[in-house]
Order: sequence, then C-alpha cells, then structure tokens
Amino acid sequence: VELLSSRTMPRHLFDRPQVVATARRIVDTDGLEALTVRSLASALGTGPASVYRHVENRRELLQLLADDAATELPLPDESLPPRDRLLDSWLALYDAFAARPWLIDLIASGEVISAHASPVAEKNLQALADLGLRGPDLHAAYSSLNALLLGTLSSRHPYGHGASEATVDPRGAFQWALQKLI
Amino acid sequence: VELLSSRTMPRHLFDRPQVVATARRIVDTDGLEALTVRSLASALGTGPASVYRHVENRRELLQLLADDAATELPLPDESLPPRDRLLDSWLALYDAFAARPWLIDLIASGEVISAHASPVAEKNLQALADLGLRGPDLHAAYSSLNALLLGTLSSRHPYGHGASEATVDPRGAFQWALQKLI
DNA sequence: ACCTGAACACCGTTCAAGT
DNA sequence: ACCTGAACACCGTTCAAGT
Repeated sequence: VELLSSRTMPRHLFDRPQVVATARRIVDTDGLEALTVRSLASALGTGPASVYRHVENRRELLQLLADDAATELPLPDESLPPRDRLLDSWLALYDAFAARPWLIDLIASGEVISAHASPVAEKNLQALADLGLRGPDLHAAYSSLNALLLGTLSSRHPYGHGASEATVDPRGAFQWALQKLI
Repeated sequence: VELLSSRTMPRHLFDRPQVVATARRIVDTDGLEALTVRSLASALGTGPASVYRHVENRRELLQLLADDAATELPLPDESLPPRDRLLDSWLALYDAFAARPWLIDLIASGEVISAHASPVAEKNLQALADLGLRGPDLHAAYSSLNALLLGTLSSRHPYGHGASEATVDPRGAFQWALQKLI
C-alpha cells in the first residue's frame, strides 16, 4: 500500500469505460429517464462535477451509450437467401431494440446520431441490394424499414381506447408490414 | 368601468382556451422545447403558479395541445376509390405532421395519448376495410401506417454519414413504403 | 375566494477552492 | 495537477401569504 503513495495514486478512481458501464447499468434497470448526471455520479460514488472529467456533456454520454449498445445488435445471417435474410434480420433487430427500450428513446429523442454507417446498416443495405434494389429505391426501402422499426417501438400507446387495446400485437404488425415491404 | 368593481371582476384574467392558444403560439414558433410552464406563464403575463389554475399539470397542457391540433388533421376524401383515398390521405397526414413537428415530438414522447378514436383514425380504418382488410390484418395495416409515419417524421438524422445525407428524401421514402403497404 | 410570489426539489453545467 | 463542493441558471410543482 506504501507504493500507492499520494504521488503515484491514479488521478481518476474510475475511467471512461467504467462511466459508460455504470450509465448502462442505470438505463438497463431503471430506464433512460433515471439516468441523470447526478444519479450517475452518485452511482460512481462522487459528485456531478466529476462526471465531466470523463465526458464532455450529457449528450456525449448518451452517444457513448448508443455506440456501446450498437455493437450488440444482431447481424444478418449471410447463409440465408436475401429475402429470408432480411425478414430474419429485421425481426431480430426488432427484438434487440424491444429488449433495450432506452435505445429507442435515445434515437427517437434525436440526441444521438444513429450509426447508419455501422456494420448492421451495411449488411442490411447489402441484403436489399441482393434483392435487386438499386439507387433511390434501395435507400427508400432501408429508410422505411428503419422508420417502421422506430415508429413501432416508440409508440407506447398504440391504442388508447378501451377494448381494442389488447388486440394489437406490435411485433405481429411489424412482421406484417415487413413482408409487404420486402 | 364602475360596473366592473372588484367584486364583479372576473377572477381569471385569461381562460383555459387562451392558455392553450398561447401554448400553441409558443410551440408553433419556437418548438416544443421552448414550451415550459414558466415561458407560458410569462407569455400570459403572470407567474408559473397561475398556469395551474387552468391546467392540472404540464402533461395535461400537452394533451390539450395535441387534442387541439388533431382537429386540424386532414380527413380522407370519400369521393376517391379506397386505394387512392388511402394514399392521398396518408400523404396529407404526412404533410400535416411535417408542418407541426412539435406534434410528432409530443406523440413520440409518449406523454400524450394519440387519439386513435378520432374521426381521422375511423375514416382511415374504414378505407382499409373498403380495401378488403379484416380483423388482425386491418389493425396490423393501420398500426404499421401509423408507425411508418411516426418513425419517418421522428428520425431527425436519417443519415448521419457524409455524402448520402442529401440523397434520401423522407417524404419520397414514405410514399414508396405507402404504396407497398396498401 | 381567488391569485401568485416565493420556496422546494429537481436538472445540466461551471468554476473556484481544496487536496 | 487533478478532483469536486458549491453555486448558477434552469425546470415542474406546491403552498402560504396577499389581495
């Protein structure tokens, strides 16, 4: 312990990855609205000012969180024929986002640049190209699929009036539209 | 002026419709994030506490705002055949929402119950039924169209990476998907 | 009796003071 | 030199004091 004198002690008691991991734990368990600079700081055992040693601002924190989760998204199964590959891939994406509602909140809030240049986007664009789509149609298709996914998962009150409330299955509706679009 | 003695003076210097109208002016000109209880109060020439004479809380204010704007949404043109009626109606809805970005923010935020029981919803469901859709398919179609609209308009950063940024026209993509879905 | 200033418990962010 | 308590400028909401 003597070797860790005050002169050689690490300046930060935690690093950036630990900040992101702690933020991740908060959003996974209590949702995006539970993540504040103060709640994060307190989970790290310090005050709010210390968070700013590792992160420019709250927006950057959210971006890091989104980038982190993006690496966990499922990639298309290349062994499948294009159409099956797409149906399979987008349904898997639906499930991945459904399991991380805070990620949808993040994208919908517009505070984060969704990484359309990610491997997920590239592979799914490729699958659409393999299906024969080119130029504007290719981008219209990709952008529609994205919108459908985002819209389906971000409408928390699909039906606000009484009886029909339980009759609509968002995942089923998403699948229905998916088959029409591709 | 004597008739308007302190005993007969109206208690409120403004009423609920005026509160909503003032709120509407704020969101139309400066966006949803500019509407705070305090900015609204100050636009009404009073303090924040007075707003709560007319509105339960901020959430109710947003609901009133959404209800108000819902009356301005376009209805399907009943003289058109079902498919044209739907294409026309949803594209008009796209334009109406695009002109009121705060309304999309409101629905996406989940703080407001989108009035699916409104005339707009009824007439569009009817048009889908006229197209031959029944039961789960009918609701899947309606719910998908809703999701597509919401998702298209709420993804502010459709493409975050360089060159392709300008190449995607959200309205065109929406129209492309619309024709595939119905 | 109604209205509202001032306060309360939050928020993100900054900065000077402390180690 | 790095870390952070305390402050600043917000927010929604409440309530006691004022008319």
